[in-house]
Amino acid sequence: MSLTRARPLVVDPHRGGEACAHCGARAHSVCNAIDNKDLERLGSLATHITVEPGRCFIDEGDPAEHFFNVTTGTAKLFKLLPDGRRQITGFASTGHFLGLAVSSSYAFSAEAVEPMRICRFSRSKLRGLLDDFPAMEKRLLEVASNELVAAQEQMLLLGRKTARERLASFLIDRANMPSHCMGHKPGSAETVLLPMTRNDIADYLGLTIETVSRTLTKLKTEGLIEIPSADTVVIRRHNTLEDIASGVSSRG
Amino acid sequence: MSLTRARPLVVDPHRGGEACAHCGARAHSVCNAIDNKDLERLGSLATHITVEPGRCFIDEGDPAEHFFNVTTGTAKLFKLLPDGRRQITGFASTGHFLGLAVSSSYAFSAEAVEPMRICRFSRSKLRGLLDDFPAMEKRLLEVASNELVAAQEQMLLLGRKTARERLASFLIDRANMPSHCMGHKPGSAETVLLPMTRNDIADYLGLTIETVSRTLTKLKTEGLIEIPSADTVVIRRHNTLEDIASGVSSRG
DNA sequence: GTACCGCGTTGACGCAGATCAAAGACGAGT
DNA sequence: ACTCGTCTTTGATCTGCGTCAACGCGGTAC
Repeated sequence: MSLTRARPLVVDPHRGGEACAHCGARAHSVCNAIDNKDLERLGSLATHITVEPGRCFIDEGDPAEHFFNVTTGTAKLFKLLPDGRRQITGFASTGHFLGLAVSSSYAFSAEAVEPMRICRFSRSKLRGLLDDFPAMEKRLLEVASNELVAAQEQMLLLGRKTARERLASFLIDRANMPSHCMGHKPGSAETVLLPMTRNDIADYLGLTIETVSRTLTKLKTEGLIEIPSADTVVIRRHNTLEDIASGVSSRG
Repeated sequence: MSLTRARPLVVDPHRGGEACAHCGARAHSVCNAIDNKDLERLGSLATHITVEPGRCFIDEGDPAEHFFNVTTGTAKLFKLLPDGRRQITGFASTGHFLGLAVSSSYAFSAEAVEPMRICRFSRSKLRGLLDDFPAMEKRLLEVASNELVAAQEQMLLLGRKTARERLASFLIDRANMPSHCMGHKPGSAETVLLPMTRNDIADYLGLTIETVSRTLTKLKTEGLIEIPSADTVVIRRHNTLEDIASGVSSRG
C-alpha cells in the first residue's frame, strides 16, 4: 500500500539531547515524563525529520519500524478501502504520539496536511528505553486511554449522529483544543482554524464533501457561525452549537 | 435467553489469591502478567461479582471507582445520546479489561448480555499494584493499543462501509474470535454464535434492526450463510464474505 | 389450552445524504 | 494578465437505508 515517494523525507542532521531540551513540543508530549538528566539518552535515539504537506510518512501495512512524535504541524491519520473510500480516524498535532500498535505493521497511514517537524524513534530501541523509564510507559498508557475515549466518542458520531450534529461536534472539538494544536488563535477561543480541506473533513466525519459544504453554509445562514475564509470558522453561538453537537437540538 | 432482572449485583464472598490461581480467564487476561507468587496480593484486591443479563454494571458519567475484568460471559459497551440513540462501541468477553479511562468518570456504560462473572478492582488500590508490577502495566498498554487498532477499524466500518459490508465484517470478526470469547463452537470455525439481540447488532453497526434483519436474510438467500436459529449463523462461503467485508465485492 | 410479550421478519413508503453536474474562487506558474 | 489546477459552493436528481406498520414465532404465566 505504498504511495508515491517522489522525494525522500528530509532528515535533519540536528539531533541529540540538546534538541529535546529545547523542544517546544516536549511540554505537551509523552517526553515530559523523562527527567532533564535523561533527556540526552532520549535525544540520542531520535531522528528529526521534516514533512511537507501532502507527503505520507506512515503507510498502512508497512512494517512498523518507528514511533513518531509530532513537534509542529498537523497530520491526518486514515485507513483506505480497496476502491478508494477513505476514513480519517484522527488528526495528529503538536505533542501527538504515533505508532503505538503492538502489531508488526502499521494499522493506518499518516499524511501531513501542514508542514511538519517530527521526532522519529526506532521501535526496538525505544522498547529498551521504556523498560528503564516506567514513567514514560505510564504516560503512554494515559495517552492511549485518552485516545480510546476519543475513539468511542467518534464511533458515536459516525454511527448515530446526523450531518448537522457531526459538523457541530467537529467545530466544538476544534474550538476546545489547546492552542498549541492550532485549534484557534490565542485570545480568541471562538475562531477555529481548519488546516485540512473539506475533503478531509468529509472523510473524518463519514460524509461527502458536498454535504460538509452545504451543512456549513446552513449553519452560517442561521447565524451560528461565520466563515470569513474557507479555512477559518468563527463560532457565534457556542452554546447552541454545543447543544446540536450533543444531540439535544432537533431544529434543522 | 431472558432471565429475571431488577435485583442488585451479587457479590460473591469467595475471594483471595486462591481464586486467581484457578481463574479460567487468567490465561486470556492482563492478569497473566503477574507471577504465581504475587497472585495472592492481586486476589486480595479483587471482588468477584456476578451480573445477570440486562443488568448495567457501569454507567457512563458515574465516578470511575473500579476496574473490571471479565471472567465469563459477554457485556455490551455503549454510549447514549439524550434522545435515546445508542452506539455500542464493543462487546467485552472473557479476559476483557474494562475501565481504563484516565478521567474520573466512566466514558461509557456496560450491560451484561449473558450471565457474567466479573472481577472488580478498586481503582486507587490497583494504581499501587501497577507501580509494583510494571509487567502488568506493559500488558495494559498492549491491550489498549490493540483496542485502539480495533476502534480505528470500526470507524472505517461506521464511516464508509455499506450495510452489507458491515454485516459481513461483523460475522467475519465473530468467526475469527478465540473460542474462549464464544465466537464459535470448538472445531467448527464457521458456526458463529450471536448472544446479543438484533437491536444490539444494529446499534453496534450503526444501522437499524430492520436493515440488519433484511441484510442477513439477503446473505442467506444468496447462499453465503445459513441461519439455523436467530442467534446462530453458519458461514458457508467464508472467502466471499471476507471479500465483501473488506469492500472488494460490489455485488449486492 | 389461550393470552400475552419480547423479539425477529417482511413490506410500503419517505427522506437525509449521496451522486451527478456545473460554475465560481483562489493561488501558482509563465 | 492569462491559464491551469485545486478547492469550494450550489443546484438537480437519485438511492440506500430509515421509518412506519403489520405479522409471525417461541417462551411464559395462568
